[in-house]
Amino acid sequence: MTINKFPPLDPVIHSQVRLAVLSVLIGVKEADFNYLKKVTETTDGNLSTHLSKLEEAGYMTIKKSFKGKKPVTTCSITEKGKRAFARYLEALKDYLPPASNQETKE
Amino acid sequence: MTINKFPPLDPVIHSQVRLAVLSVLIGVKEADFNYLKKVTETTDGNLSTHLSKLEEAGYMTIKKSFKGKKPVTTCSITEKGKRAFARYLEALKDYLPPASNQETKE
DNA sequence: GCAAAGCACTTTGCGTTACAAAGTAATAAT
DNA sequence: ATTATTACTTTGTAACGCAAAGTGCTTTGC
Repeated sequence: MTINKFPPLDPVIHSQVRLAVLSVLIGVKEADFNYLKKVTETTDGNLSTHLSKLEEAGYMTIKKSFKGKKPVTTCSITEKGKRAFARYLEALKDYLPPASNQETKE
Repeated sequence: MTINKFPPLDPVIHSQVRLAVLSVLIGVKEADFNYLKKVTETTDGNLSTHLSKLEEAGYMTIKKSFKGKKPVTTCSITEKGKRAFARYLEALKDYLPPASNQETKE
């Protein structure tokens, strides 16, 4: 019988906040800091560090600009980020419940 | 348009090793330490602490017995663990864009 | 028969991470 | 002019993940 293999889950993605951020960014062209803060329901500080981590990994770009006179931080996922996210989803599938199997493993 | 909501992901489950362990235990009546070590590809010490954490959360029971003269640690998921895992999977769905699920490969 | 090696784990130590409180710098309001 | 608000970043710390080291028993070798 086949033994379940559990491929590694990219640690940069396997975090609740960063997973949520990428999940948003996958579906839109870009999203700003405050929008991401709202949907992830996290604090400024926490989000800031998570975004930096995603940027450092090359999964996301952070663009700083001004909306009127207020600074705006805009994020978009990169191609590398899209590929990493897709790979993460593929790997994650192997962690979802297997077909029913009642035998004892030893 | 509806804004994606990201429900909390049970932190006891949202860890690569513990997710793998529960994924195994969901499908079998019980599994012993060495089997879990093999499939999760982790070290003894690491697995030991993760199993304790799952036990403390009441998601799993750890039974100690002897096979001949060697100690065996046998794990099984509890009803509470099954419910928590099901809830985790439900929550996780909101993080996975449906588009990427339906993607046809190649 | 007694040290050495192996097995089955647990405990310890420590670098990394996640989080929010505090800090910074600007504009806006009173 | 002072205080508040916006938009973040930096810092401090508690919790976490990981593997090296430790524990206790068994088996093997000489």
